[in-house]
Amino acid sequence: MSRERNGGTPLAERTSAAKGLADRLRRVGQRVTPQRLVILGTLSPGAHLSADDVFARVETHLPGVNRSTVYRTLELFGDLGLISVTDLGGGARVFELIDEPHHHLICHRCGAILELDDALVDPLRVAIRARYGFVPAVDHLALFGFCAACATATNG
Amino acid sequence: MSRERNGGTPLAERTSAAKGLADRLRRVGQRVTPQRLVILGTLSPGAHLSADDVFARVETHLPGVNRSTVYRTLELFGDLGLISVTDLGGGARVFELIDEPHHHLICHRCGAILELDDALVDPLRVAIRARYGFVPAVDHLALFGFCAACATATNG
DNA sequence: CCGATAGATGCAAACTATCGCATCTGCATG
DNA sequence: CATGCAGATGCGATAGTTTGCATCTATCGG
Ligand SMILES: [Zn+2]
Ligand SMILES: [Zn+2]
Ligand SMILES: [Zn+2]
Ligand SMILES: [Zn+2]
Repeated sequence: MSRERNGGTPLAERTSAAKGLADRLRRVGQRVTPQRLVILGTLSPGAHLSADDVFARVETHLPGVNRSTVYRTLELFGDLGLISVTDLGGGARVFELIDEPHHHLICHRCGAILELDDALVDPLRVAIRARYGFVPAVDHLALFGFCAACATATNG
Repeated sequence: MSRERNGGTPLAERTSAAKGLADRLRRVGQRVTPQRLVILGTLSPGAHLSADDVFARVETHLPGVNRSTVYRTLELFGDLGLISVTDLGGGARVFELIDEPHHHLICHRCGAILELDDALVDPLRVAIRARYGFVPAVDHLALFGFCAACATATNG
């Protein structure tokens, strides 16, 4: 193992995704740790993972990692805008690497989940920015309500 | 107390708000219980109450009521569209009786909370309904992002 | 008004998430 | 490469939320 120390670059950092994260963390004054790199590695765009899902996957690569670290790191990544954090009503919040924004409509009555086109959401983003100077990070919205079927069933 | 049974109308139901709720519950096939009436009574438009706030208030009127009942009832009311359920990032979700919709913008970096005019949100509501037939219940949105000050600080 | 029953509540345990503090480590400095 | 320290992690405690099950009750039919 003494030959592994190739020029100071940490082991886990030698993939493009990890390299990108490492740079990004350093740029905002955050430290690069093995835990953070592995936790990021378990996330991907399009996958809704719970904190426990992430913990389970991370544990196989980094035995001994702690749940608190997973939670704290996921919160950090959320604050940095790297991942979305969403309550889809399934008991635990889900985390997802941000790529193209996408959103969900969830029926209060039957639980159906539809996908919502970001094109409908973008005007809101723009309007908020124009009116308040606030830059919203709406990459993965979950809106509750009633699907077409349940809406008519409820009223009639 | 034997003279209290006035025509089968339960004790707690003799206020206009409670009467309205009782009717509404029966209309959707839900039972009317003292717990539900008192829990609704603790909520009001404009007040952000946590589940624990609600529990504390309910307990003074109904000693012995259980936390689970409060949680289950709040979820029921949320599903029925009576109250909004929102994660403002403060640790516990907040519940509020629905009246006029209002929304919040929350800064990831400094924690500032601005109010968001529903006029900016309404077009989204309308567009979703038009496109999907889905009737969204967006009465109390919480959108995270960066406030004007923090947005410039982060980029520059 | 009584009895039957679907469904609500109480209770305890499990699950989800956060926090304080001691220890460890990434990173800067010389 | 050694040293120092701010900050990250591990750990246990605590807060917040959900669930399974036994019991109780609102509601309905008689
Ligand atoms: Zn999604
Ligand atoms: Zn539905
Ligand atoms: Zn509010
Ligand atoms: Zn801010």
